[in-house]
Amino acid sequence: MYVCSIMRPTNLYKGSLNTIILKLLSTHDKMYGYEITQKVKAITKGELHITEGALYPSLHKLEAEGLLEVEFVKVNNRTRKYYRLTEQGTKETMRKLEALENYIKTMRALVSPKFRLE
Amino acid sequence: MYVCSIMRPTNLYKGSLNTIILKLLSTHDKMYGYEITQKVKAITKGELHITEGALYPSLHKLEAEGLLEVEFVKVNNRTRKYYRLTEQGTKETMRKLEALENYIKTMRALVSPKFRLE
DNA sequence: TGTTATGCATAATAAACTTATGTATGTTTG
DNA sequence: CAAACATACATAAGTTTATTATGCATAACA
Repeated sequence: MYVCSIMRPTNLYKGSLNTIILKLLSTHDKMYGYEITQKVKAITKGELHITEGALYPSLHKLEAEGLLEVEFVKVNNRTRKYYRLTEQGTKETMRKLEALENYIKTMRALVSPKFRLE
Repeated sequence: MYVCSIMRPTNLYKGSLNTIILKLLSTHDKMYGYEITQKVKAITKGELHITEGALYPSLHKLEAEGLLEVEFVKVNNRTRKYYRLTEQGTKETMRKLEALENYIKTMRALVSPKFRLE
């Protein structure tokens, strides 16, 4: 997957890419694909490497679902495809972040018995 | 996936099933498949529902990889297939738990900027 | 005696990735 | 100044990991 850990690859935790994309766009107004890969690399100190083969299809899907909208901008003779959240995308972002928090709580309950669900 | 949340399904966070299985076996000596599904349901207050279609193939794979070993026990005229960690399985469990902690830290850094990686 | 619970298993399908490849331009460096 | 690296998009083939559906079999319960 798109985790490039120092540890040998784990194949763990698929499914969080959309959450990452949406969250980044909720705090950055608009971003283009390559920018997202670099941002994630920077924030995670190289821990996560978003592959293009995962990223671009995901962006296309999120756009097709109406969560993102597109704007083309020509910079230095190269075209950037900027994405920004739609209103629906903003709502979905909140849902996905709640789901992530919930997942983390659940996993904590499973792996560290001192964290118990109420 | 095997998450049965109150929220509408998210398709998020595949890949943690093996971690859950191994962790449970690291604190329970030996368990059989059905027992694992019930244990997870109890600990997570019904939040996670491990489907049999996911569980049994995973157990078989972990066994084939040498992480689990099998013992058949007849109880009330029904046969239970008990699994326990091998030595290699114990090591792998530690690795997977570290990877999970690491993943959670990384995701926190991405979604809650106040958590920053060093 | 039919429904629910216990207990295992596999096949078909789908989702979400990895890996590999392709196209094209700009920048840096030996 | 040519090769390597960075920027920027995209898709196709294959893998992993799940869901959904189905099957078999026994026990308990109402």
